[in-house]
Amino acid sequence: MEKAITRFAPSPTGYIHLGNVRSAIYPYLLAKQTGGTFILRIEDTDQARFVEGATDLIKETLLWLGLNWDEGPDVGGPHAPYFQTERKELYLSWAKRLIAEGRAYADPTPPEKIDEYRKADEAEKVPYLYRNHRPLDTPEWQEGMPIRFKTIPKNYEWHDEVMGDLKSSPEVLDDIILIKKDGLPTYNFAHIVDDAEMGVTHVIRGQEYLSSMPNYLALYEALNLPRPKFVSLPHILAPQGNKKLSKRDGAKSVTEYRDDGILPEAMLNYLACLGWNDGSEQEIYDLKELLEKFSLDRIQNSGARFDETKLLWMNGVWIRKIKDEEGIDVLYAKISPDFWPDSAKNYPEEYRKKVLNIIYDRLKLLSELKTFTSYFFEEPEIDKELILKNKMLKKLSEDDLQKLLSLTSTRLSSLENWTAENIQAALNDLLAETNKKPGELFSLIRLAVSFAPFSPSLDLTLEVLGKERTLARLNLAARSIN
RNA sequence: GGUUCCGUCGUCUAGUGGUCCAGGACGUCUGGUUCUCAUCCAGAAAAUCGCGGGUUCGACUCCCGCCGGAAUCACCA
Repeated sequence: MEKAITRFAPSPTGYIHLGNVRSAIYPYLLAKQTGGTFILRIEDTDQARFVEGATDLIKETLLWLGLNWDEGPDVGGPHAPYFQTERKELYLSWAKRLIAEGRAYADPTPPEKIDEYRKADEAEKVPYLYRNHRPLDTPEWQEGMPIRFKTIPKNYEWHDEVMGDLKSSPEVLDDIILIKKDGLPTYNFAHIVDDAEMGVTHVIRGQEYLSSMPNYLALYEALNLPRPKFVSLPHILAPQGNKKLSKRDGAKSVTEYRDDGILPEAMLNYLACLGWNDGSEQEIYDLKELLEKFSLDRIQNSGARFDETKLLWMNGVWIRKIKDEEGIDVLYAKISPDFWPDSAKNYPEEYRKKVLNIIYDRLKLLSELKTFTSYFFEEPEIDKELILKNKMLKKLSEDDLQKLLSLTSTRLSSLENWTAENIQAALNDLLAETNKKPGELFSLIRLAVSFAPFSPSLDLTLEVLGKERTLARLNLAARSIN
């Protein structure tokens, strides 16, 4: 396959939300699977919307997902710099060339005049097109003056790798601004120059640029540049309604999901498969498989709704997959200390791993670790109502409950080897001795040692908790009942 | 309003003229696994393939019209 040179070109105006990252994932996959280059370019030409620190956030997000760029900030590359503000002169020289060739002009029209044109057109219900108001005399360009493209209205046809063959009519072509009054280029102009300079082969971006395509096509023509391949990605839709997912609708940043305990593997998997599939029934892909199987022509051409429930499911699958395939140490290493209960820091790593080992298969979110494991690290608050009101235990008298707990404590205390296997055997003996149902005895013990709504199976829970602690809690619970 | 794109279970999707009275996954519901929660397993409900016309022996698949939805129309990207 031909080497693809792709780019992710965000503007540093805030965090990256879910709707945006996919247009980083697909270019990355395409570049990497063809042995090509993935470029990160920062489109910071809008000074007004620039947000301090946004570039770092963008880099952080990509790195978290494992989408390392081959060229761009920090790593450099043959086409540096990768911030558009630092490439200002380049755009200007291309624009000047266009002026020299009669395909662009310096526009002296004051903004108020432009407003008048627009309002007049609106009043007459004709489409507002600046080319209908193109100034007859255009001055020599000087700083502080915008440069406009001098368009030639006509039909365009082009191919989009996702949308297929597309065409447009002349009404969409206009004298778009190339260089703004502040001397910086517009996106419309800058991305074309940069993509050409950087040798980008595939322009992968959101569908919202589709309607500007004819203007870009006109620019490629005027600049005498070859067209790259175009890949328009359908929108990711908000969970409710039919709108594209945006910050205004509360779209969370990617890093927020990380902080909630979504694994990057799950996020990547979910997003890659939202609007793409390889035709098989596979749901779970790691990066390596994605690289093998991804192809542009299987990207969906209609919008896909973001479904957090499925993301959560997938995260659970990934948590289990990592543990089962790579072991508990690998999973443990992926979990930031912040996800553990505060009290966990007083315990050795080995103990936390043991806890994780018996609880991991219940996690959907790493942040659930805090509530799911607290009783392994601190003494649970005794709540005898939890025992008395339990539906399995309701019919037992307080006296019975207390005796059962005491007996359990006694029997377990004589256990030599505190292993899950031995504990289970002792528990089974106890079942026979007391003639109770597992539902009764086990529920009681579980509650007495954890006071939690649920826990891993009893033998494992007690094993990890340790003999001393188990007995202490059993005795304490027994005393508290009367 | 102009322009452009899109339209299969609630959601993500398979499906490129017969093998589809439409398959998988999430979610939901039911049952099973010595106790809870989860996992896992088995099963169920869930799509008149947006609507109406064609073409064809035969259409979810091709064509036309309509309807619905979305995007975009900035010296923002």
